Amino acid sequence: MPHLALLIRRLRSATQLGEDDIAAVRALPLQVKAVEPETPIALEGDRPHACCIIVNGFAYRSKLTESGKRQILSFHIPGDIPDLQSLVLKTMDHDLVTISAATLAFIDHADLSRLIDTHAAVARALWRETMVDAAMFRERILNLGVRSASARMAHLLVELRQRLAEVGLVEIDDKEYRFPITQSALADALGLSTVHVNRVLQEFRSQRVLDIRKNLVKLIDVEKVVAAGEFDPAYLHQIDNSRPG
Amino acid sequence: MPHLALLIRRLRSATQLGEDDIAAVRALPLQVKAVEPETPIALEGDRPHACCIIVNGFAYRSKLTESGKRQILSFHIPGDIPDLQSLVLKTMDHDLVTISAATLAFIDHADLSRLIDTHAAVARALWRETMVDAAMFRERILNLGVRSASARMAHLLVELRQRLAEVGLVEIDDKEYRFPITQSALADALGLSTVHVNRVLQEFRSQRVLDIRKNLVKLIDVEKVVAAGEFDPAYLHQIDNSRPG
DNA sequence: CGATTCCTTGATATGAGTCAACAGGTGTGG
DNA sequence: CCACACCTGTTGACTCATATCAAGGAATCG
Repeated sequence: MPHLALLIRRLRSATQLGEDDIAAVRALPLQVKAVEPETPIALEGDRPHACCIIVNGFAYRSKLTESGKRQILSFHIPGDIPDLQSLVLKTMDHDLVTISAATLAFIDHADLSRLIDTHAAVARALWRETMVDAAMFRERILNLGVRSASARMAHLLVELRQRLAEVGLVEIDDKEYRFPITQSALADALGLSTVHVNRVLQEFRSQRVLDIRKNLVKLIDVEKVVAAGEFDPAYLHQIDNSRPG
Repeated sequence: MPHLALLIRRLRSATQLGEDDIAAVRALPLQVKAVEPETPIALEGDRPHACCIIVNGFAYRSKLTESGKRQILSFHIPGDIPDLQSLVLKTMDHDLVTISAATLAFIDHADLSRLIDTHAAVARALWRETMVDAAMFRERILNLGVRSASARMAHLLVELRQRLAEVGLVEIDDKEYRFPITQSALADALGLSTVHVNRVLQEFRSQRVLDIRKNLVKLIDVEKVVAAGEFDPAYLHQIDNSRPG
């Protein structure tokens, strides 16, 4: 599979791109790299000279407090450009790290800049990506601010399934997907302790609502998970709403 | 003062804009409106046809859960375009509401679109705004996920001062600023109950760290507030770091 | 197969929520 | 100009969700 296939698929699903736009994206010089799990792609304070597309595998973005606690800000899946902002905000304000072994395609900032300057539709599509990124952060704020531990977990897991479905990595009705997450990482993402994550998970398991085992997330009763997480996919802006109206 | 002065000031401080770019921004047709406190500018589900620049006054963005709890996502000050994303993500995924009486300048999406298509540097500057918006959301996630109630409050109040300073609404060393916030709104922003906000505030007051009274935020001991909130302004990306390096 | 890492469990602690009542201001209408 | 309502802030008593601490068990890996 071509390295940019998933990204292009997502860009097209949301924005009108001409054939020349697609061709220009496909023509980008890529530096493809296979990396280990837990490889830092960019760390807070870095000034990267390239953006990274996840071809395969998963990554997360995180920030540390002075006191050393880690908050995971977001998870990233194939087709994402998790450090797109480094093109414009030169200094990283957070870390970007792989979860699993991953294949990454790096695009030099200079090349990406040139693409944007010559292809306004691509620029618009990437701007849109930034906006959806922000929309997901907003939902995360809602999650952390007002929802209970179990609702947060359910919400996160349904969101991931939904995003994987968007790029075709799961069927929309699939109840399970591979995601190599530890309970400790889940805790850092949800603002909980690992002990509590464990207990919430066990409760979900015993209620036959959902289960996570061996990197496999099973939404046993999707309805219940969606309800528990108060999940409404509107904020992901996956449908094409870029037309006026 | 011209309506776009603060916005232009901010855009210029971060990005290289030519005289023609500035002129084009200044030439935008504006619909200026004075509104009451607690006026909804756009609500979740709306499909606005214009973006709004805050000329005067304050606003907040918020989301509601099914169960009716409100989470305030961000506060906005003069010079901000809090619904810039509506230009690209047509359907609002959250609410935008004024706090105080405010003066708003609306720019029609069509006009803004045209400006972006003809002035790449402006497009880049606005993209950057979206990225800084996302960076502030990330810090908010950190706030809610890992910081204590008092740290959250301190952090929020220093951030606001810093942003007001950026557009020149307070001097950088000023210890106080006007901000018409209720304890209940503060609670919804910080993910706390109003009772607890009240108690944290009283503790800060008695320690002579900070005080909020009658719409006046006083950072009595700025050092202590900054320390309590673990505030490091880097994430606001206020300095010009748009040059390569 | 020993070492790590991840998961699980129980006991205990605590930060923050909830409930309820009251006080101080502010605005409004009679 | 008073009376009343309403909103914001304050306080106390009690509860609860989640954290912390500590230890053991299961799985994974070189």
